[in-house]
Amino acid sequence: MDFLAGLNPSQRAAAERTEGPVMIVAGAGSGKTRVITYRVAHLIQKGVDPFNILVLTFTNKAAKEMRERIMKVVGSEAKNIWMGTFHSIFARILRVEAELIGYPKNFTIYDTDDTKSLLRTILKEMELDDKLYNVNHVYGRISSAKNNLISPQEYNKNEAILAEDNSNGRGQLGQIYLTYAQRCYRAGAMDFDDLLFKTNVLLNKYPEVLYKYQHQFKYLMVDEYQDTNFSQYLIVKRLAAVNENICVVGDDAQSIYAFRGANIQNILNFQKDYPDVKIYKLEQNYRSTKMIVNAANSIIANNKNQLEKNVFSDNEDGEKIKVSRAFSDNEEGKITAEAIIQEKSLKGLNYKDFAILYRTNAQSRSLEEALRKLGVPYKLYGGTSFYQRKEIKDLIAYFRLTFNPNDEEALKRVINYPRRGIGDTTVDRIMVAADQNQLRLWDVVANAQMFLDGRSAGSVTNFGIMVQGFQAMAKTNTAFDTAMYIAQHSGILKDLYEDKSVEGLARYENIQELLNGIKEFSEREDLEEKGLDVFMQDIALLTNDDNDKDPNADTVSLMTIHASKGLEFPVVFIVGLEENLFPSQLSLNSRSELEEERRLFYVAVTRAEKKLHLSYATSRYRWGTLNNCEPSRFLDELNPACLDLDFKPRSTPSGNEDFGSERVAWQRKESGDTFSKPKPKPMKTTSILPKAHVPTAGFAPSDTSGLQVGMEVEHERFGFGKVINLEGNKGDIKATIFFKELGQKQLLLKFAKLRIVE
DNA sequence: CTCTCGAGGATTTTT
DNA sequence: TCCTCGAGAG
Repeated sequence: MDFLAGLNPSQRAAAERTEGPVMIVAGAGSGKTRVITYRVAHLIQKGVDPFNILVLTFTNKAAKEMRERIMKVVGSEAKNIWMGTFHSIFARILRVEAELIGYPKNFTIYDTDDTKSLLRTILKEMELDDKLYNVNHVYGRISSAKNNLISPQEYNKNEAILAEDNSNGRGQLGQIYLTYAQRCYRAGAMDFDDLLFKTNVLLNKYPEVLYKYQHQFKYLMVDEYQDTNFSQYLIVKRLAAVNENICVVGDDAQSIYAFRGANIQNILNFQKDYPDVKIYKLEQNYRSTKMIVNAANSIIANNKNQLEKNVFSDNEDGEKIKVSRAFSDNEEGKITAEAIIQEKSLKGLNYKDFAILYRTNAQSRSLEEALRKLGVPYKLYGGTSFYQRKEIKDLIAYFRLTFNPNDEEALKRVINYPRRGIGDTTVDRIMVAADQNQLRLWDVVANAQMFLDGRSAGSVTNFGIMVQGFQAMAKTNTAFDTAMYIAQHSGILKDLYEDKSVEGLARYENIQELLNGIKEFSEREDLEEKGLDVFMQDIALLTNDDNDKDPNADTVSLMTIHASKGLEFPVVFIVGLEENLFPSQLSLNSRSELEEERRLFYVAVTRAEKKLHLSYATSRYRWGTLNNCEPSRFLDELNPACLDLDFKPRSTPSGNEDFGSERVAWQRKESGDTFSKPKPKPMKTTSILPKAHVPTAGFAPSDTSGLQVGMEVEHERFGFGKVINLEGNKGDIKATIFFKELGQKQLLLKFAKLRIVE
């Protein structure tokens, strides 16, 4: 079968060139994923064992999608390909090799919260000013050291670095880094950057390990190569050194992660590393209209540092780009929501054909409000993921502690949650005792009588015994049984159950959902190992798209531009095109940062297939106060021939002076009530279920004491549904209701506000 | 040790 | 505006 026939000549050439170094420079929308997919499929058809293929991506989602697409071509063999994010692949390898470098196999992965919390503890211990030593700054500094493979020892010997820190008055950074690294090591924990850093250490220090993986991964592919940092670059380079069957795919114009250490030079310099590289350029954009591609080209032309290419489209010309001006962020939300409703009915589109993109997560609020008000269903991507919710992290901390009792962040998190009488003073004493005796926190906890007195010794001892009980349980039971046991015996389930607030109920539901997920895992038939430890392995690396229950739901997508990379939508709205917001204020200090913002804008524009809307507001709430805003410079950079302004162009270069004409434009949009009316109070965003059900006017809960199976009910948030089961005693009845929008849910009648539909 | 209240700081982007 | 942290009372 010749599946390669579906590719254009340059795509096909790139897919067929399987041997030797290859670089594919793929413009936006040029079928990059398609090429990688077919390239891998082609390898497998040629007889290459999938186990010998390593494909590295930047998001779980990209890996998942690619695997599914490859599976469609070559079948279930695709499951055996080593494919995943840098972090997850090398975490997997480190699990096997960890003991060589002094870590336990079941090392913990510290996420950003854990890292910051540990840094705060260290800063406090060192009695440093947490304004000067701002946690985010400290973290950034350590992170970039690691991404450049500078160890704490090297950091403290490097004159240039020390001089820089000193001149900023932060002479203690080296010491902080050192202590931080020691604490992580003591806790058997690696942070995100460590997963790459330690992989480098491993490959560097153990030639036999390097040899093993060099020969295992005969074919390497790296997606989004422009986003690799030095640490990633070096891993790839080392692994590829024997066979040099390395193919990198990327687009320098879409490099948007320099802020976290990505080095655009990696792609610009690929030719230098592999002089006999074959370079393929994919320049035809299949995604967007000519109008959109032209507009995108006009933006990126303003950047100086880039690989030469000429992205073009053979698609229809398409509509002009609509540019709207609003008076406020709320007004912008309203204009956007109205435009969606109008365009949906005009063109017969679905909600899921629309996406709203913004620079910062904080902008979602006004948009959500407007969408909710007009009853437009939407889904919020990004933001806090399921696994970052407090209640989930709490329960997971117990799991972590069970498999790695040295995990100090987990220990500190749950030692007194739920309340068991172990307060800060006692925790401080434990930490002091550990330091004085060169022990780990857990050693002190497990031998509390030796270090603490009286009452606190008793409660700490009990806590230790409880955790040991969990460990025993975990040895012989499935993931689900262990998890359930821990949820119950830790007291978390009870604690949340007793919280009768709406948020409390949601938290309880979230825990249930996690347990359900673990249950599914326990019942998987394709796995040999089904312990909770296996489930836990890369949970810290999961993001929310993993938790997308209903990917086909007909909803508008809301996300940051960063999160939108790799996606496409028929209609895209980019909002908040204002100076100091987009481009971000923090990017205005250097040319390179500004260029990154511009690439970000380029990424945003190229998400659109058919129609693009841009908007800005002339005033916006930030930190609770109203600020005046100027339109973004990026608007001026767009080819004016592509634009359709819904207001008169500015008469003065930077003018907000022409307030009068704005008013005219604004009133024309029949929104004259926005300023005179009191601001609608924001609906309490539980943010658990962003999906909006707009309750029937005059919604009031009914008396549900006479509720029967089969009755139709309405819930304020969940919408309409049918009662399919009732169980429990009077006053404590649990109803199973099948909601049209959300499927089956269990609700306790004494809390749920239900209206019985006559 | 736990809970409540008030002040003050936070917002760039993510594995 | 919303969340976190510290102070102070019970």
